Amino acid sequence: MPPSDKPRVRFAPSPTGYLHVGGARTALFNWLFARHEGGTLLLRIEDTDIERNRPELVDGILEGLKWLGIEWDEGPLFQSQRLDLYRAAAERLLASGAAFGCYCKAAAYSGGDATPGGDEDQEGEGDDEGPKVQKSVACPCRDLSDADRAAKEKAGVPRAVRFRVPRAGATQFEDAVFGPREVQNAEIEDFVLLRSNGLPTYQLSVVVDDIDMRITHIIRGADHLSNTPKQALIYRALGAAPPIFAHVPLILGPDRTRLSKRHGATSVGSYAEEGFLPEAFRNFLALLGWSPGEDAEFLRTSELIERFSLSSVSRTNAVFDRAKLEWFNTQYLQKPPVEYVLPYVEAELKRAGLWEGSQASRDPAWFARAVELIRPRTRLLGDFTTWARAFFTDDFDYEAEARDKFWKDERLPSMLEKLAGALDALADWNHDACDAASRGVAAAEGVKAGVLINATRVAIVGRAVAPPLFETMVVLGKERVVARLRRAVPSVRPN
RNA sequence: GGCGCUAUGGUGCAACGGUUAGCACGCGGCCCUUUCAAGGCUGAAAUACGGGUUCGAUUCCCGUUAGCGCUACCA
Repeated sequence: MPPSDKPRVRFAPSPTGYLHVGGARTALFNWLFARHEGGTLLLRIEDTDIERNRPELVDGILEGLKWLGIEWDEGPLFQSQRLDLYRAAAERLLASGAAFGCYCKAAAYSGGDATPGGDEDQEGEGDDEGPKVQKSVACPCRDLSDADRAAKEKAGVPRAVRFRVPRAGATQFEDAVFGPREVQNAEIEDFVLLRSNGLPTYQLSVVVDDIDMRITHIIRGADHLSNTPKQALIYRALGAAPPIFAHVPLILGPDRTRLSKRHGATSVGSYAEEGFLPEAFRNFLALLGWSPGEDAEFLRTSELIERFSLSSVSRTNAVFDRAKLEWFNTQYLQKPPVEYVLPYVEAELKRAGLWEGSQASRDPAWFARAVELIRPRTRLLGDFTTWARAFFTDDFDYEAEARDKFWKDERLPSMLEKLAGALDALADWNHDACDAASRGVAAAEGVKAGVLINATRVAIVGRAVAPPLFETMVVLGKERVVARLRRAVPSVRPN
């Protein structure tokens, strides 16, 4: 295979949690871009922070990606197995003078803008915050003499490696979403490349790997935008040209703060469990921060790939709208040919233990008919095993609200009994025959058809909310309908 | 605090100097109807604020405000 000039992109999660919605969207954009361009998607696990890494979470992330239908072409590669590369790069930077050894005490992140400050008396009078300590961007160690360094080394002071950021000038890079960017070097601190424990920081490892893996486009969350100049600096110091960056806007919760556990489910796994279809989730996610132009919304994956482009990625953060996600799910549950949803419903029935030995498993044609009848009012896959349970098993209950609402008339038990007899006597079992028989019984009893129809629905499927009665009867079959009616009679006693 | 990014109905997106500012979700109403959905029709709802530039600004520039991001030996 000849080297190609096709784009190479990567999705690089760190195993500090499950695959969350934001990461999934970033992965999706990378994938759509790669597929659209005929390029390559690489998966890289950024596990250089031994403190908070949970190796066991990697599988969950891979599973999440697979569920979403995002396939990578190379990897997963683990940064923890490439540590020599980063150290070598740090040495090269040290040798060229682009970096320097730092002997400062490591400062742990304290959240916010810190200044430990310490004991604050309660509401001192003219408090006024006091003078904020201006953080210096240049590390004092950058100007240490050789003698000083030797002394520190001799004394065994731990050494980290920092990048020697130019004091003057500006650094620029190209962002496919935000346009050409430029920041003053004076704003950039002498950031750490290699920690005193010998492990690389994100800034170093990400650049070394992206160079080594020949990544052409870095598509990632906009939270990395501010740090990108540092990486551009490293690229050049390493003698490489920075790639094209593409920062995609963040996904926020309903309160417009960054999406987090506080907002409820944020892992893609939880959406899979909740009964969303992967393609619906993909369609929804794709439209968060990207638009195909015009007013198109319902886009099958092939259309997503066909129309995706970085230039139409938005620059504004988007709020995750659960209601719209559900709407997309109903679309995918209801619009495609039944065959499309059958496998998902089958999996759902198995999950609920309703598949083995069921008519659904024995009779594919019947299964398809049943699903076709049920799906117009489903929103999540779970609907097939909750309110539609009675279609797949005789083991179902009568919903309390349904009984209260439709089993009020005291003539019902005898009517249901009569209906069972009338239906049982039917020679042909079809919609119109069931319809005529039912209305006949209601008329003979002097009751409005609706009363009997609604009561019957509860008797045969246990729910007030279900598909049209006579179609339901046809699908369920005469034997079952008659048996269920007779079984229900004793229960249909007001009070 | 510093630096940066962003700003169209409640939400997601259109309109990339000229439209009665469009579509979708959600919400209300009507139709359909055997429950509930779906579907059809329909209603309310937005260019954050203030200055410019221009014959003309949602669109370009500046300021204000707000939100978010970064400012870690986390990624």
